[in-house]
Amino acid sequence: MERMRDWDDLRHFLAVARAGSTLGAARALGVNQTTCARRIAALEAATAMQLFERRQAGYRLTEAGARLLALAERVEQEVRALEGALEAERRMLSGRLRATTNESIANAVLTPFLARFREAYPRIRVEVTITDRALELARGEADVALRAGRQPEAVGVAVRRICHLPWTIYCARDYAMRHGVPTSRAEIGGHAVIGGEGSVAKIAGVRWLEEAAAGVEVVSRSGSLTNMTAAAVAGIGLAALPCMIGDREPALQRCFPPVPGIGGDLWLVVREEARGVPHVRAFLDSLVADLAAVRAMLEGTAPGRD
Amino acid sequence: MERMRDWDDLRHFLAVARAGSTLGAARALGVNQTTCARRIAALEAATAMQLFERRQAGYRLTEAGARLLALAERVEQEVRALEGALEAERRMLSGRLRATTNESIANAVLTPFLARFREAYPRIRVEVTITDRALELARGEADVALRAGRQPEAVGVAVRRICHLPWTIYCARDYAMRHGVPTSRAEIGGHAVIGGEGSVAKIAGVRWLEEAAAGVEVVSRSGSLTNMTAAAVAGIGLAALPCMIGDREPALQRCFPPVPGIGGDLWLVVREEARGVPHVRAFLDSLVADLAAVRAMLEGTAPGRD
DNA sequence: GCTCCATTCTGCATTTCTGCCGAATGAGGT
DNA sequence: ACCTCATTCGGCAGAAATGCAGAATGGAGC
Repeated sequence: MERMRDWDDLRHFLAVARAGSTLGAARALGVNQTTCARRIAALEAATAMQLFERRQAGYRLTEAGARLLALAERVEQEVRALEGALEAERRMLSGRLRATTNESIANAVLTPFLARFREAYPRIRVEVTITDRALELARGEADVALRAGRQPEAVGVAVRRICHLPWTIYCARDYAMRHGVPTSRAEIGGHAVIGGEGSVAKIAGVRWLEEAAAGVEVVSRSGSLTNMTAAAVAGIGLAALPCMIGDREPALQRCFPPVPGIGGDLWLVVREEARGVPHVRAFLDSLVADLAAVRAMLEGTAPGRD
Repeated sequence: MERMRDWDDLRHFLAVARAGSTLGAARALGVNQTTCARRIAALEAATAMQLFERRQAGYRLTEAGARLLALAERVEQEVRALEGALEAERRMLSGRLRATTNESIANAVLTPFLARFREAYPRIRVEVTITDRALELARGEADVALRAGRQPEAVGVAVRRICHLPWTIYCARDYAMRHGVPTSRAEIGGHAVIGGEGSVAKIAGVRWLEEAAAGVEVVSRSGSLTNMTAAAVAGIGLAALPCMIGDREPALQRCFPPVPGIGGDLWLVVREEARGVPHVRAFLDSLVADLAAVRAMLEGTAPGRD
């Protein structure tokens, strides 16, 4: 035989051999069944050997194929070793990186993540700026930002949607015991309501609550979601909050499922120039992997898209 | 980093690391330089690591890249081992195969090849039918044929051109000493000429010689090129022969370089149905590899296409 | 200082690969 | 006996990878 034309065929060979079918292998590899079948066919053609028997029930290794499997596994083992080394290499990356977000997201997402990230990449120094102002990444004020709400618009940056951020109405558990819980928008009328101030007052969820409570006294106003959360925890009244925040407070409970129409999205914004830099990539990759967990948690409890 | 997306990137990585440039690697791999550059870029993007420094003089490994090289070489080693096993596996192929060709090609090409082939694939039984008749492969009279001349036409077969077969005029060395050597078509007039008979008389080269020698006695006629060769060796006169045959006779010498216009081609014909069968493939692959040597020898001495 | 050469990169055309869809085929369960 | 399910295979359209040609760059040799 000539030299192996495409080492990637071995990856497919292993997957098919293990799954026992091109379909199963395709699922495992995240590709189409046809692709697996074709790569096996290509490998067999290149080597002029029959590696599998085609059956209705799937692909079964021939004797020769089975003998080859062991060898292919050794190749795989070395590839895994290389991947491991690559990972180790990567953990030695160093550099400085400036991230920014608002207080709520910092508390719920970024800060917990940073703890893990520092473990994995001790030589990457991350400086976090927590502010309500949206720093201008394009001007070099920061490299990475996490933003909530509508899709951020800016030039010179790459924007990526992470997940949906459902909102709903929360109240303290002891508030619920004392005053009961509204189970629909109509029942909000009789309750004390915590409102927003400044830019916070403009948030869809906060407006929704104030409008639902039309005529009722707003007992507290705050320009910070964190503050509003604290007010709710203190049992002052109902507050509209992102589930990402409200669910993290053991003292709070949802009044009803996430409200359609008041949710936002979580966006990851990266300065275009910083995007390709290895240690920034490492940060982003880790962050995105970490956010997958947040996403899973939220989507599990979220309604459909609103 | 995620899992390695494409193991074949490692092959390119190795090639570039060794060649020191994407261009050199591309040559080694038989692909385009751009492809190498792009696969390295893809690998670096996937791993978010800089593996090479781009310079005008070429690609140079970074420190991290150099550390990875050793690992990649281990992968390669395992792939080579697998290739070896595959080859060994292949040598255990068994089966029967019928080949056919004419006497000249059998002597010059097929028989010498068969000796080597039997060593490599002891369990494949090859039956050779040497005949001037063109057996009908499509009818199952044989699986593989080697043919000389014009492109064979037939249905149900795959035809592949191996190389050009130059012809020229030969005479025995001692004939040359006794009678001199014609150095052009015009000088043939005074020499004794060996002609063909039957289908051999129709071959372009044989006709060319007889026409060049118009009026001169044809001292011998034979229906077999082998016979004509023997006659030439015996010093009877000049003979038109394919260089493939004439050059193999130490007792013969070329009168002049290959004559444009009288050459043919060597064709490999395979019965369509037999093409995919492993042991036939093994035979064909070996034969083609072997013929590359024949080709190199002939093309080295051949004129341009005629 | 000049040319020549090997190299990299970019934009475009083409080939190749991949995914998707539907049909066919058996096996297994009801 | 029939349905359902998992599987393979073929054709087709879109996507991705590849090759090609040209421009730019910088070093080596004359």
